Amino acid sequence: MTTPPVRTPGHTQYGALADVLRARIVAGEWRPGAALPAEQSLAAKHGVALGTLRHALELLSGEGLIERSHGRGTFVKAGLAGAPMLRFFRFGQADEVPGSRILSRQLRRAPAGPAHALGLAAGDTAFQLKRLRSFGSRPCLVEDIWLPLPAFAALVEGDAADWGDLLYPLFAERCGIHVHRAVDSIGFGVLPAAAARTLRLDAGHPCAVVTRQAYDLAGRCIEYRTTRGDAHAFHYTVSIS
Amino acid sequence: MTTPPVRTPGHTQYGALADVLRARIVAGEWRPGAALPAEQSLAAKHGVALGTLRHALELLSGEGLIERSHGRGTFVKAGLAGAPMLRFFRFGQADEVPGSRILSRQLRRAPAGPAHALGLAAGDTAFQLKRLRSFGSRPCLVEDIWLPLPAFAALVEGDAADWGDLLYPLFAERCGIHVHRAVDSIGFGVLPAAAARTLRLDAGHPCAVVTRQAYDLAGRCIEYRTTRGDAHAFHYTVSIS
DNA sequence: AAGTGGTCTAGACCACATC
DNA sequence: ATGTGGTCTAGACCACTTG
Repeated sequence: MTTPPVRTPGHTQYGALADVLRARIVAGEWRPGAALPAEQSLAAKHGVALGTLRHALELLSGEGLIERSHGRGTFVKAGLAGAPMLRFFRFGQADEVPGSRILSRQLRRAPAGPAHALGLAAGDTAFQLKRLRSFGSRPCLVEDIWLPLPAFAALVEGDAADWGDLLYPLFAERCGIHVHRAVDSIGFGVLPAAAARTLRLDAGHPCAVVTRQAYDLAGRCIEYRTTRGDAHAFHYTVSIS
Repeated sequence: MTTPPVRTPGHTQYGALADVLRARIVAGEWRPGAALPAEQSLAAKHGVALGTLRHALELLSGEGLIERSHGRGTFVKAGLAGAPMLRFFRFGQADEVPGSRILSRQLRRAPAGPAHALGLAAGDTAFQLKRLRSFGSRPCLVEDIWLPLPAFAALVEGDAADWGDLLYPLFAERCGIHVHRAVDSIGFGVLPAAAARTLRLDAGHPCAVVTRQAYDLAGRCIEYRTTRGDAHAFHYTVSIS
């Protein structure tokens, strides 16, 4: 039995090229926000036609790994920034970023949910953050956030007053961690007593529960967050086709 | 002032080509499920290179208007079929199609919500359907469905017992109407007394409310549906990037 | 075997952004 | 002016599906 011919069926040059480039991006060869080499250069370096190289980049672009900009270049995607939690709620103030107040910060043994999501061993210590989000004087959402160590060690100490209202830009600046993708699970429940007090609602009040797992470019889970808000303020729209 | 040159900046050949083909598809020149002419044929007929024609078809494919299949051809998308309402609930039986029972059928003046969505004038008559979906003997969801006339006239009379458990295939067979796209709005509320009785829950029990507007290929709204189910059975996952 | 969509090439030229 | 990505062409060849 002789070795089969060079071209492997089912595998394409642009697919293989995309695999190579994806690995280099995930490995951090180019930082988030940085520019990749020009098409001509990459194509020449890999010995393929321009069209093939472009096809590979279009794959990565579709995966959300890179962004292409006519006349400027091709860039590694910088990561999520905004306050996408509010996508799920309507508190009347559209597009406005709610205020953020850190209620508590501590190192604790992570319970099963966050531990499993973050890939921690049973009994491992993680960094827990409780946070209240408000519009003006009106409390809206309570968040229970778990972050792995030592990646987020830079946030354990120091004043939290200058953190600002958005966490993801903070993660990028202080810890060099870029949130690239997140998965939100929506459910329904009732407010525990403590959360109810914080939100100035009755214990047992119906609430929407959004559990988020956020991932970096390499696919590592770097945040486990549970957000609760008044069920009556919950609203979300899905388009299907 | 002379006429500017032929090539309009900002407009591309493949974009214009896609516009032409989209219009022909939406106009029904090829029925849902039918095949378009071959690439070579279309490219020749429009006087463009193969790559340009392919680029146009990729646009339409991305819009969900057509489906391409290697070796078989390019087809107008057939439309939604399944029971996608269950995406939002977990009643234990995964991937199973729930049973359907028509609770009532009548011609009525449409209230503001459905009338506005369906593009009816105030006071116009529409076709209202109430429907219960169950797993075995366990009632799970109640649906309040509004359909425009005369498009759905074929469903007003006759026995509803042979309709089966899925409405969209019925719409296609009996009325020639294909659901191509739908938008679901999710909120939380409490069960009205009648719905609570039907679901064998207490009046005032918390429920998830999903309001759907479904559209055909041409973008006409052809269904306005409100679905209610036990809030504790609600569960949905969103991926963001 | 015939017909379809998918891959790959090589090169010319265009449009956009920046210096 | 220069460098970037985007468009378009023309053609060869490959891979999948069907009769």
